[in-house]
Amino acid sequence: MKFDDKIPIYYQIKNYLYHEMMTGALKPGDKLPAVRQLAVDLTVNVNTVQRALGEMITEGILESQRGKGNFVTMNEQRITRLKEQLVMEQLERVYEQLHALNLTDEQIITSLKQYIAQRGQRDDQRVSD
Amino acid sequence: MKFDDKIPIYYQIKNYLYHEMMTGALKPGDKLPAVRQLAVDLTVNVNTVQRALGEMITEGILESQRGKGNFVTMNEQRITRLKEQLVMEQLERVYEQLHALNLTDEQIITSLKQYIAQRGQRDDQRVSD
DNA sequence: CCTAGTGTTCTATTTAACTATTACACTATA
DNA sequence: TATAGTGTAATAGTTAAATAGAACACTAGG
Repeated sequence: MKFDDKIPIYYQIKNYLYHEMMTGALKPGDKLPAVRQLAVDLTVNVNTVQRALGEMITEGILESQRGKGNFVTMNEQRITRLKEQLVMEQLERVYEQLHALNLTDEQIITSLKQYIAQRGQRDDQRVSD
Repeated sequence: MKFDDKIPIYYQIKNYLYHEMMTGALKPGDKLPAVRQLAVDLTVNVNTVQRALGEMITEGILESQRGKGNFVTMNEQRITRLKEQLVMEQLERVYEQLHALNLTDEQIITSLKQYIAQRGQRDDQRVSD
Protein backbone atom coordinates (compact mmCIF):
# COMPACT_ATOMS: atom_id res chain seq x y z
CA MET A 1 0.00 0.00 0.00
CA LYS A 2 1.19 3.49 -0.82
CA PHE A 3 1.17 6.12 1.89
CA ASP A 4 1.30 9.89 1.94
CA ASP A 5 4.48 10.62 3.85
CA LYS A 6 2.97 13.88 5.07
CA ILE A 7 0.58 11.98 7.34
CA PRO A 8 1.41 9.36 10.00
CA ILE A 9 0.96 5.85 8.63
CA TYR A 10 -1.15 4.64 11.57
CA TYR A 11 -3.55 7.47 10.76
CA GLN A 12 -3.78 6.44 7.13
CA ILE A 13 -4.39 2.84 8.16
CA LYS A 14 -7.34 3.99 10.27
CA ASN A 15 -8.77 5.79 7.25
CA TYR A 16 -8.21 2.77 5.07
CA LEU A 17 -10.14 0.56 7.48
CA TYR A 18 -12.88 3.17 7.83
CA HIS A 19 -13.32 3.09 4.08
CA GLU A 20 -13.43 -0.70 4.01
CA MET A 21 -16.28 -0.48 6.49
CA MET A 22 -18.11 2.26 4.64
CA THR A 23 -18.01 0.46 1.31
CA GLY A 24 -19.18 -2.78 2.92
CA ALA A 25 -15.94 -4.64 2.34
CA LEU A 26 -15.97 -5.01 6.12
CA LYS A 27 -19.41 -5.53 7.63
CA PRO A 28 -20.56 -5.46 11.26
CA GLY A 29 -19.29 -8.53 13.05
CA ASP A 30 -16.66 -9.32 10.40
CA LYS A 31 -13.29 -10.54 11.54
CA LEU A 32 -10.34 -8.48 10.40
CA PRO A 33 -7.22 -10.11 9.01
CA ALA A 34 -4.73 -11.01 11.72
CA VAL A 35 -2.56 -8.09 12.78
CA ARG A 36 0.53 -9.86 11.46
CA GLN A 37 -1.22 -10.47 8.15
CA LEU A 38 -2.38 -6.86 7.96
CA ALA A 39 1.19 -5.76 8.61
CA VAL A 40 2.35 -7.85 5.65
CA ASP A 41 -0.49 -6.69 3.39
CA LEU A 42 0.14 -3.04 4.18
CA THR A 43 3.93 -3.49 4.26
CA VAL A 44 4.24 -1.88 7.68
CA ASN A 45 5.24 -3.06 11.11
CA VAL A 46 2.89 -4.94 13.45
CA ASN A 47 3.20 -2.18 16.03
CA THR A 48 2.02 0.41 13.53
CA VAL A 49 -1.05 -1.71 12.75
CA GLN A 50 -1.62 -2.19 16.45
CA ARG A 51 -1.55 1.53 17.05
CA ALA A 52 -4.22 2.11 14.43
CA LEU A 53 -6.40 -0.72 15.70
CA GLY A 54 -5.88 0.33 19.30
CA GLU A 55 -7.37 3.73 18.61
CA MET A 56 -10.30 2.24 16.73
CA ILE A 57 -10.95 -0.12 19.62
CA THR A 58 -10.95 2.84 21.98
CA GLU A 59 -13.43 4.56 19.67
CA GLY A 60 -15.68 1.52 19.89
CA ILE A 61 -15.56 0.83 16.14
CA LEU A 62 -13.60 -2.38 16.56
CA GLU A 63 -13.75 -4.99 19.28
CA SER A 64 -10.77 -7.09 20.20
CA GLN A 65 -10.94 -10.69 21.41
CA ARG A 66 -7.60 -11.92 22.62
CA GLY A 67 -6.63 -15.15 20.95
CA LYS A 68 -9.46 -14.88 18.42
CA GLY A 69 -9.02 -11.69 16.45
CA ASN A 70 -10.30 -8.18 15.91
CA PHE A 71 -13.89 -7.68 14.85
CA VAL A 72 -16.02 -4.88 13.47
CA THR A 73 -18.55 -3.78 16.07
CA MET A 74 -22.07 -5.20 15.76
CA ASN A 75 -23.42 -1.79 16.82
CA GLU A 76 -24.50 -0.52 13.41
CA GLN A 77 -25.47 2.87 14.77
CA ARG A 78 -21.84 3.49 15.64
CA ILE A 79 -20.86 2.80 12.06
CA THR A 80 -23.60 5.04 10.71
CA ARG A 81 -22.48 7.84 13.00
CA LEU A 82 -18.89 7.28 11.95
CA LYS A 83 -19.79 7.64 8.29
CA GLU A 84 -21.70 10.85 8.92
CA GLN A 85 -18.76 12.16 10.88
CA LEU A 86 -16.23 11.27 8.18
CA VAL A 87 -18.35 12.89 5.47
CA MET A 88 -18.80 15.99 7.59
CA GLU A 89 -15.06 16.26 8.22
CA GLN A 90 -14.37 16.17 4.49
CA LEU A 91 -16.99 18.79 3.74
CA GLU A 92 -15.74 21.07 6.48
CA ARG A 93 -12.18 20.80 5.33
CA VAL A 94 -12.79 21.45 1.65
CA TYR A 95 -15.14 24.31 2.46
CA GLU A 96 -12.68 26.01 4.74
CA GLN A 97 -9.79 25.50 2.35
CA LEU A 98 -11.64 26.84 -0.68
CA HIS A 99 -13.12 29.66 1.36
CA ALA A 100 -9.59 30.54 2.44
CA LEU A 101 -8.65 30.64 -1.24
CA ASN A 102 -11.26 33.39 -1.56
CA LEU A 103 -13.96 31.41 -3.34
CA THR A 104 -17.58 32.33 -2.60
CA ASP A 105 -20.13 29.71 -1.57
CA GLU A 106 -21.47 29.77 -5.12
CA GLN A 107 -18.04 29.36 -6.65
CA ILE A 108 -17.30 26.43 -4.36
CA ILE A 109 -20.39 24.55 -5.48
CA THR A 110 -19.89 25.49 -9.13
CA SER A 111 -16.26 24.43 -9.19
CA LEU A 112 -17.11 21.07 -7.66
CA LYS A 113 -19.84 20.51 -10.24
CA GLN A 114 -17.43 21.39 -13.03
CA TYR A 115 -14.78 19.13 -11.61
CA ILE A 116 -17.16 16.18 -11.44
CA ALA A 117 -18.48 16.87 -14.93
CA GLN A 118 -14.97 17.00 -16.37
CA ARG A 119 -13.97 13.92 -14.45
CA GLY A 120 -17.02 12.16 -15.89
CA GLN A 121 -15.85 13.00 -19.41
CA ARG A 122 -12.38 11.77 -18.66
CA ASP A 123 -13.65 8.50 -17.20
CA ASP A 124 -16.00 8.02 -20.16
CA GLN A 125 -13.01 8.01 -22.49
CA ARG A 126 -11.40 5.20 -20.55
CA VAL A 127 -14.38 2.91 -20.02
CA SER A 128 -17.76 3.32 -21.68
CA ASP A 129 -19.42 2.09 -18.51
CA MET B 1 -0.23 30.14 15.13
CA LYS B 2 -1.86 26.80 15.79
CA PHE B 3 -0.74 23.79 13.77
CA ASP B 4 -2.19 20.39 13.02
CA ASP B 5 0.35 17.99 14.46
CA LYS B 6 -0.59 15.40 11.83
CA ILE B 7 1.06 17.53 9.11
CA PRO B 8 4.64 18.87 8.99
CA ILE B 9 4.79 22.49 10.13
CA TYR B 10 6.81 23.66 7.12
CA TYR B 11 4.04 22.29 4.94
CA GLN B 12 1.38 24.20 6.86
CA ILE B 13 3.46 27.36 6.62
CA LYS B 14 3.52 27.00 2.85
CA ASN B 15 -0.24 26.70 2.82
CA TYR B 16 -0.58 29.70 5.10
CA LEU B 17 1.52 31.82 2.73
CA TYR B 18 -0.36 30.51 -0.29
CA HIS B 19 -3.58 31.67 1.31
CA GLU B 20 -2.13 35.08 2.11
CA MET B 21 -1.33 35.42 -1.59
CA MET B 22 -4.71 34.17 -2.76
CA THR B 23 -6.65 36.53 -0.56
CA GLY B 24 -4.48 39.46 -1.61
CA ALA B 25 -2.89 39.98 1.79
CA LEU B 26 0.34 39.40 -0.13
CA LYS B 27 0.41 40.86 -3.62
CA PRO B 28 2.90 40.35 -6.48
CA GLY B 29 6.14 42.12 -5.65
CA ASP B 30 5.33 42.42 -1.94
CA LYS B 31 8.12 41.87 0.53
CA LEU B 32 7.54 39.15 3.09
CA PRO B 33 8.32 39.73 6.75
CA ALA B 34 11.93 38.86 7.59
CA VAL B 35 12.47 35.15 8.18
CA ARG B 36 13.35 35.83 11.81
CA GLN B 37 10.18 37.87 12.23
CA LEU B 38 8.08 35.18 10.57
CA ALA B 39 9.61 32.64 12.92
CA VAL B 40 8.52 34.75 15.90
CA ASP B 41 5.04 35.40 14.48
CA LEU B 42 4.45 31.72 13.77
CA THR B 43 6.26 30.61 16.95
CA VAL B 44 8.52 28.24 15.04
CA ASN B 45 12.22 28.04 14.34
CA VAL B 46 13.94 30.03 11.60
CA ASN B 47 15.02 26.81 9.90
CA THR B 48 11.44 25.63 9.65
CA VAL B 49 10.43 28.91 8.02
CA GLN B 50 13.43 28.65 5.73
CA ARG B 51 12.44 25.18 4.64
CA ALA B 52 8.95 26.38 3.67
CA LEU B 53 10.29 29.45 1.85
CA GLY B 54 13.02 27.42 0.19
CA GLU B 55 10.46 25.17 -1.45
CA MET B 56 8.35 28.11 -2.58
CA ILE B 57 11.44 29.74 -4.07
CA THR B 58 12.16 26.53 -5.96
CA GLU B 59 8.56 26.58 -7.19
CA GLY B 60 9.09 30.11 -8.49
CA ILE B 61 6.36 31.60 -6.30
CA LEU B 62 8.79 33.55 -4.16
CA GLU B 63 12.03 35.25 -5.10
CA SER B 64 14.84 35.72 -2.65
CA GLN B 65 17.23 38.66 -2.61
CA ARG B 66 20.09 38.12 -0.22
CA GLY B 67 20.43 40.99 2.20
CA LYS B 68 17.10 42.47 1.10
CA GLY B 69 14.36 39.96 1.76
CA ASN B 70 11.96 37.51 0.20
CA PHE B 71 9.44 38.79 -2.33
CA VAL B 72 6.30 37.51 -3.98
CA THR B 73 6.97 36.90 -7.68
CA MET B 74 5.88 39.63 -10.10
CA ASN B 75 4.82 36.90 -12.52
CA GLU B 76 1.07 37.03 -11.95
CA GLN B 77 0.44 34.08 -14.21
CA ARG B 78 2.36 31.86 -11.83
CA ILE B 79 0.09 32.95 -9.01
CA THR B 80 -3.02 32.37 -11.08
CA ARG B 81 -1.81 28.89 -11.98
CA LEU B 82 -1.00 28.22 -8.37
CA LYS B 83 -4.51 29.11 -7.30
CA GLU B 84 -6.04 26.87 -9.94
CA GLN B 85 -3.77 24.09 -8.84
CA LEU B 86 -4.61 24.50 -5.15
CA VAL B 87 -8.34 24.53 -5.87
CA MET B 88 -8.02 21.47 -8.06
CA GLU B 89 -6.10 19.59 -5.37
CA GLN B 90 -8.85 20.27 -2.86
CA LEU B 91 -11.58 19.16 -5.26
CA GLU B 92 -9.73 16.01 -6.18
CA ARG B 93 -9.14 15.09 -2.59
CA VAL B 94 -12.69 15.64 -1.35
CA TYR B 95 -14.11 13.86 -4.38
CA GLU B 96 -11.92 10.82 -3.93
CA GLN B 97 -12.54 10.69 -0.20
CA LEU B 98 -16.32 10.95 -0.47
CA HIS B 99 -16.36 8.56 -3.40
CA ALA B 100 -14.40 6.13 -1.25
CA LEU B 101 -17.12 6.53 1.40
CA ASN B 102 -19.51 5.22 -1.24
CA LEU B 103 -21.27 8.47 -2.10
CA THR B 104 -22.47 8.94 -5.68
CA ASP B 105 -21.59 12.03 -7.71
CA GLU B 106 -25.07 13.36 -7.01
CA GLN B 107 -24.79 12.70 -3.29
CA ILE B 108 -21.44 14.44 -3.15
CA ILE B 109 -22.85 17.61 -4.68
CA THR B 110 -26.03 17.46 -2.62
CA SER B 111 -24.21 16.95 0.65
CA LEU B 112 -21.93 19.90 -0.05
CA LYS B 113 -24.91 22.11 -0.83
CA GLN B 114 -26.62 21.02 2.36
CA TYR B 115 -23.48 21.62 4.37
CA ILE B 116 -23.11 25.13 3.00
CA ALA B 117 -26.80 25.88 3.55
CA GLN B 118 -26.64 24.70 7.14
CA ARG B 119 -23.43 26.58 7.70
CA GLY B 120 -25.14 29.69 6.37
CA GLN B 121 -27.92 29.31 8.91
CA ARG B 122 -25.42 28.84 11.68
CA ASP B 123 -23.45 31.92 10.67
CA ASP B 124 -26.65 33.96 10.39
CA GLN B 125 -27.38 33.28 14.03
CA ARG B 126 -24.02 34.70 15.04
CA VAL B 127 -23.91 37.82 12.89
CA SER B 128 -26.80 39.23 10.86
CA ASP B 129 -24.33 40.10 8.15
C1' DC C 1 -1.17 -31.44 27.00
C1' DC C 2 0.61 -29.53 22.85
C1' DT C 3 0.58 -26.64 19.00
C1' DA C 4 -0.85 -23.14 15.81
C1' DG C 5 -3.06 -18.89 15.46
C1' DT C 6 -4.34 -14.92 17.54
C1' DG C 7 -3.89 -10.21 20.25
C1' DT C 8 -0.68 -7.53 23.44
C1' DT C 9 3.39 -5.54 25.28
C1' DC C 10 8.15 -4.30 25.70
C1' DT C 11 12.85 -2.78 24.49
C1' DA C 12 16.04 -1.01 21.32
C1' DT C 13 17.05 1.38 17.12
C1' DT C 14 16.41 4.39 13.09
C1' DT C 15 14.64 8.31 10.74
C1' DA C 16 12.41 12.75 9.74
C1' DA C 17 10.88 16.92 11.61
C1' DC C 18 11.77 20.40 14.51
C1' DT C 19 14.49 23.18 17.57
C1' DA C 20 18.51 25.90 19.31
C1' DT C 21 22.47 28.23 18.35
C1' DT C 22 25.96 30.08 15.82
C1' DA C 23 28.27 31.63 11.97
C1' DC C 24 28.58 33.49 7.40
C1' DA C 25 27.17 36.46 3.18
C1' DC C 26 25.07 40.34 1.27
C1' DT C 27 22.67 45.17 1.23
C1' DA C 28 21.67 49.69 2.64
C1' DT C 29 22.81 53.57 5.06
C1' DA C 30 24.64 56.65 8.52
C1' DT D 1 33.96 51.86 7.33
C1' DA D 2 30.83 50.48 10.75
C1' DT D 3 26.40 48.82 11.84
C1' DA D 4 21.80 47.02 11.45
C1' DG D 5 18.90 44.25 8.80
C1' DT D 6 18.48 40.71 5.77
C1' DG D 7 18.98 35.68 3.69
C1' DT D 8 21.77 31.24 4.08
C1' DA D 9 24.00 27.39 6.04
C1' DA D 10 25.92 24.22 9.40
C1' DT D 11 26.08 21.76 13.67
C1' DA D 12 24.08 19.52 17.51
C1' DG D 13 20.24 18.03 20.27
C1' DT D 14 15.13 16.57 21.01
C1' DT D 15 11.00 14.29 19.87
C1' DA D 16 7.48 11.45 17.53
C1' DA D 17 6.77 7.94 14.23
C1' DA D 18 8.07 3.83 12.53
C1' DT D 19 10.76 -0.35 12.55
C1' DA D 20 12.76 -4.82 14.24
C1' DG D 21 12.60 -8.45 17.19
C1' DA D 22 11.23 -10.85 21.01
C1' DA D 23 8.32 -12.29 24.61
C1' DC D 24 3.89 -12.93 26.81
C1' DA D 25 -1.35 -14.15 27.09
C1' DC D 26 -5.26 -16.27 25.39
C1' DT D 27 -8.20 -19.57 22.25
C1' DA D 28 -9.23 -23.51 19.52
C1' DG D 29 -8.48 -28.03 18.08
C1' DG D 30 -5.98 -32.31 17.72
